[in-house]
Amino acid sequence: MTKAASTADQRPYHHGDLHRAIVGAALDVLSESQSTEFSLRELARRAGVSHNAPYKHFADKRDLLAAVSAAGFELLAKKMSDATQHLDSPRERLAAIARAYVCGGVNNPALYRLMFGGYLAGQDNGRPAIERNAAESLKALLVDAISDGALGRLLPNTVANTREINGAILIFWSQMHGLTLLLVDHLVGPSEKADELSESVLQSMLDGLANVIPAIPAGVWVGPPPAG
Amino acid sequence: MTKAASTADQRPYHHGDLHRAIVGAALDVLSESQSTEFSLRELARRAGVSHNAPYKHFADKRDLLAAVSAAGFELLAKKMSDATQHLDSPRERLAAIARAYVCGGVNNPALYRLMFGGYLAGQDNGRPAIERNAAESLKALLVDAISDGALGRLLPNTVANTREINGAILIFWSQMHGLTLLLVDHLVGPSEKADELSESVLQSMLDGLANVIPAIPAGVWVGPPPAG
DNA sequence: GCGCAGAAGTAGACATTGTCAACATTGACT
DNA sequence: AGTCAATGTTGACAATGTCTACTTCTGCGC
Repeated sequence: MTKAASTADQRPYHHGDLHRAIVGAALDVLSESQSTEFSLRELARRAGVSHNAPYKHFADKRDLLAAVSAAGFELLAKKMSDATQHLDSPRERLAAIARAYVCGGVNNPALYRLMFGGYLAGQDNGRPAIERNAAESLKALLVDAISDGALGRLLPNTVANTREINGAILIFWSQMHGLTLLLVDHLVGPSEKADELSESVLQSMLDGLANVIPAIPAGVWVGPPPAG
Repeated sequence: MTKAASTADQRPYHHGDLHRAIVGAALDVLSESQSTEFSLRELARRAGVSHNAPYKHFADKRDLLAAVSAAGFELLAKKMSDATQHLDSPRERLAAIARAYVCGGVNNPALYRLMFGGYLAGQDNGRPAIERNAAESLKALLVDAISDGALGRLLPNTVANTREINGAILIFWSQMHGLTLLLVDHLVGPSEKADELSESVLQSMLDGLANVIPAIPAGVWVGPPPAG
């Protein structure tokens, strides 16, 4: 059957955009099964290609997972930026970020775990650049909101303020991250109240931070690790 | 070779305590490889036993992983209770708990991820009882410290105070949990400063909580999910 | 137009893994 | 001694990640 299978609907030899298709399939499977333990072959099947085709686009399963994780980061970053776009109040923006972060995790735990669960957290190669970028843009949103006064007073994004801003971000981020994962793991719940919870936790955090921004130790970085 | 292999040093047919041996081997492999993707067969090899022997003690790989996770929880609970044992000041106890929690995670990320990364977070069966118990005893330590005045004022563990106490615990726990995982995933660092960081974050959290304890929404549970 | 290099996809093979079923060995209780 | 259940062993099977060799197409220079 070299060229005449049946009709014109037969799949062409070349897929067109297998890379995207595979990542998409992976996102689907991840959402459905909520497990990182799907097989490359399954994705290939879903994309309607042979079990080895993905290897033309990804070196490893690890590589594929990294791409999926990156896609997840981009999704999250977009969701957060969309949520803050039309909000003026820095406080509102911060709340929106928190909601997006927490709900994003609760709605797709497996993806979230893949993203943050450091499938390749080993320091041998570090996270792929896309992940770092998404994390950076996440951080940038926070910096904006905070410097604009989300903590109750303006905190311009200057060198003199870096430690303070980083301290605030550290508090905020780890608080939301922790809340998300506790919800995801059912150690706090019910997860339907995710946004209520994030709001109330944020509230108390802001009230607290308004009084005392932690002095984080020198040499601490917040966000993707510095180069090197 | 029914009974005379060489000398008396030959391994007896029955291992004696394979269950423990397998879990121990798993903990070892987990610490060494920092990956949850080891094989049952590898554990059997390490224990010097045939590849199927573990199935007499664990139904699945899942089951084995659950046992390992439970062991991790017990380890953590013990570490925390040891750390707080000889401390009078509730503030000190809280700090010790925070340190133990964060450092425990940083020192063995893979185990921590297994424990909290919900290998079996699906609501089909829930976490095994041992895990729930460990989480409970963790929570109990927090309740003690808080009711003893870790937040700057006594907060007796009465029904009237439950919501407030739960709110404080939620803040504390998610904060520490998030900090730990950000450290583990290298989104904050360096991890050598884990205890400094936990101390400074705790400090600001306490200062904040002293002012405002969040009003968590009604119906929210903190800790292992209520029965049902 | 055309032919060719290389990208994209396929087919087959291999070691490893989780798991099942059938069999062997052993200690404990009667 | 004799039986039984617990514990271990061996062998088999399908699925998976990944390697190598082969095929089919696409784009590019001529």
